[in-house]
Amino acid sequence: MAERDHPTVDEVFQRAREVMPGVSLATVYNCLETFVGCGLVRQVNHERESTRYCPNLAPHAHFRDKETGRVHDIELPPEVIKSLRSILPPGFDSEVIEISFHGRAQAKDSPAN
Amino acid sequence: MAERDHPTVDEVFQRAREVMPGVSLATVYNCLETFVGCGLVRQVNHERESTRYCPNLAPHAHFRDKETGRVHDIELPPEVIKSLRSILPPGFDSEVIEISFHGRAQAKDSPAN
DNA sequence: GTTGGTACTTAGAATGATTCAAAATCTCAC
DNA sequence: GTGAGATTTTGAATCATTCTAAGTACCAAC
Repeated sequence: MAERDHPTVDEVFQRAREVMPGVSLATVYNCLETFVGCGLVRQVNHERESTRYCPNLAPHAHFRDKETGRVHDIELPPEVIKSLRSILPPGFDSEVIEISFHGRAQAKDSPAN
Repeated sequence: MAERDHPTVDEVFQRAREVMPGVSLATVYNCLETFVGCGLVRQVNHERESTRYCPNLAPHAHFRDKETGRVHDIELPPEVIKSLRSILPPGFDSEVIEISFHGRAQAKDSPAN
């Protein structure tokens, strides 16, 4: 939660092992699944690459850098969410909206990966 | 292209076999990849489910029905695209924007799956 | 009609992320 | 210290996708 990046299961596994050398990959999968269920982290999928996990719970979009593969959080103002909701025809009831940009970023130090 | 739905590779494979009984799955993968490269169809990914293919080339979002798993196209007005582009900080240059809703639809006959 | 080169297709193995199942281990109240 | 219940581990299984090598089709030149 302290790191504001978007690690894969494997990256979480590496980090977990530094602290708990005996932990297994299955446990990391299980825990992350539980955290997602609790709403403590969000899953980020891009194409069919490994799922990444995002500790930022504020409404935001994702920007994926073509070159580096890094994922950046993009703040999502309420009025943009509202305008998105408004394009849904009647009868469509959406709980989750996922927005992802794909391109290149001359990024400095914004929360990356 | 005539069907306005969102088949998986496997569904395309089934359909192709009806016309060309000897065609292989690899060829379907290869052709779909080529079509995507040409911009003739678009890929639609949802979580880690099988990739689906979308023949609708107009700018649109996708709505995925929680219950049925069906994918519906949602028209995307230019002003909404513009407002989305405007949330990108300077230095971020996006070529592709993907928007997907997830929820439930009391849908009638809109292009489904 | 045959040859040869190029491109396409096939079949099956390989990969890689994820899930599953069974055995092992831990925890904690009693 | 015991036993029940939950958690964790290990290794195998699954599934979509990619890769590879061999086979086949196409077509122009002879």
